[in-house]
Amino acid sequence: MRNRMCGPWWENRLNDAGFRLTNPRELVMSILRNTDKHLSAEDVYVKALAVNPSIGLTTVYRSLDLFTQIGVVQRFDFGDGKARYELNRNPLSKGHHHHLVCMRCKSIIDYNDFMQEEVELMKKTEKALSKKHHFKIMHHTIHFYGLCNECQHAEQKMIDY
Amino acid sequence: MRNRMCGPWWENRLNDAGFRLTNPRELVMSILRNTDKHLSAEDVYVKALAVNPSIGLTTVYRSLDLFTQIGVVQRFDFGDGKARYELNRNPLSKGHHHHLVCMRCKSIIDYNDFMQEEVELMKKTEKALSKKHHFKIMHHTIHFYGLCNECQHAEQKMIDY
DNA sequence: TTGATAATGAAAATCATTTTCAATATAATA
DNA sequence: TATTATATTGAAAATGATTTTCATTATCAA
Ligand SMILES: [Mn+2]
Ligand SMILES: [Mn+2]
Ligand SMILES: [Zn+2]
Ligand SMILES: [Zn+2]
Repeated sequence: MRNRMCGPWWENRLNDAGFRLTNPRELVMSILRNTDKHLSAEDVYVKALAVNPSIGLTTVYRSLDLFTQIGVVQRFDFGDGKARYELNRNPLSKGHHHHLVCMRCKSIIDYNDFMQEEVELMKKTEKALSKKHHFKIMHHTIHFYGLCNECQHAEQKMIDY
Repeated sequence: MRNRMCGPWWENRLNDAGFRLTNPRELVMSILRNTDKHLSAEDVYVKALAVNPSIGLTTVYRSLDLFTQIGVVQRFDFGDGKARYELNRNPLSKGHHHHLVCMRCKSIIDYNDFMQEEVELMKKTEKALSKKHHFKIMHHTIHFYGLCNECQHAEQKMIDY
């Protein structure tokens, strides 16, 4: 009775990759689906505890890694020492967006301007790169790095070495 | 006699940000300039030792961080547990490129196809985003994630949990 | 059911990166 | 140039996010 080809796409992805749909995994995924933040493993763990007080941090880590490996979740390093995770949305979907990253305070801004043109270029690039490098592309990221409004006007010297 | 406004751009960047040009920093930079790999701090350290046997790993970390902060170096997290660094080249320059990242074996491919069109879109996007979010953009990254040639044909189940 | 395998959670271990701190180098200026 | 203030360095110790181990539990196939 497995592989009924129903449920959300990430469940199918799990099945196809040969993994089971478990309570902890479902919980972790639901947390990612219900936020627009960029959560760390610890962040997810804290939220998970509220629903399932017996879940382990280890399992959260494992779930996030697994989701990242099968491509349903994106893992980011914004430079603040801990990985952050975000649901990976289809480039054609509403939720797809890119990032502005402040090099100083590490704050993140999601944006989705020019998505139409961006998707055009990406599709084209994807197609060419897939062929040229025999690479099966699953998703992409675009990050702009710079200084946020506050940090532009903050003290010049930002670091002590 | 400072700020003679000569030397490579990253030296000026250092000065402008209020930092000194030191031997260790010069060495770290020269290592980054003379490779096309994506080196970890440890990688840089090993190469640096060959030139200056008294340099410390700590200093390498500090130099890489500093360069990253002032925008002359890019720091990446390709998912293999250690940060990797690469010289940050001007989008209009020859060396500017983007990345294909294998989600399974973490191998990286640099590519620079469609750079013309890409740069067009980026400039346009940059301009709009700068205004809209009062963000001073210094550089950007584009990453495509997927499976490299080998990994597409490798075993299905890639992880044990 | 039963047996085989996958997934979980607690505790311990790892290890890349950061912090501390005393020593050294550099720049400003008297 | 000599003096003083400040920036940078390297070794050692600490940190802390992530991973590993391992015994237990849940789930699947037959
Ligand atoms: Mn986002
Ligand atoms: Mn590269
Ligand atoms: Zn900022
Ligand atoms: Zn691969």
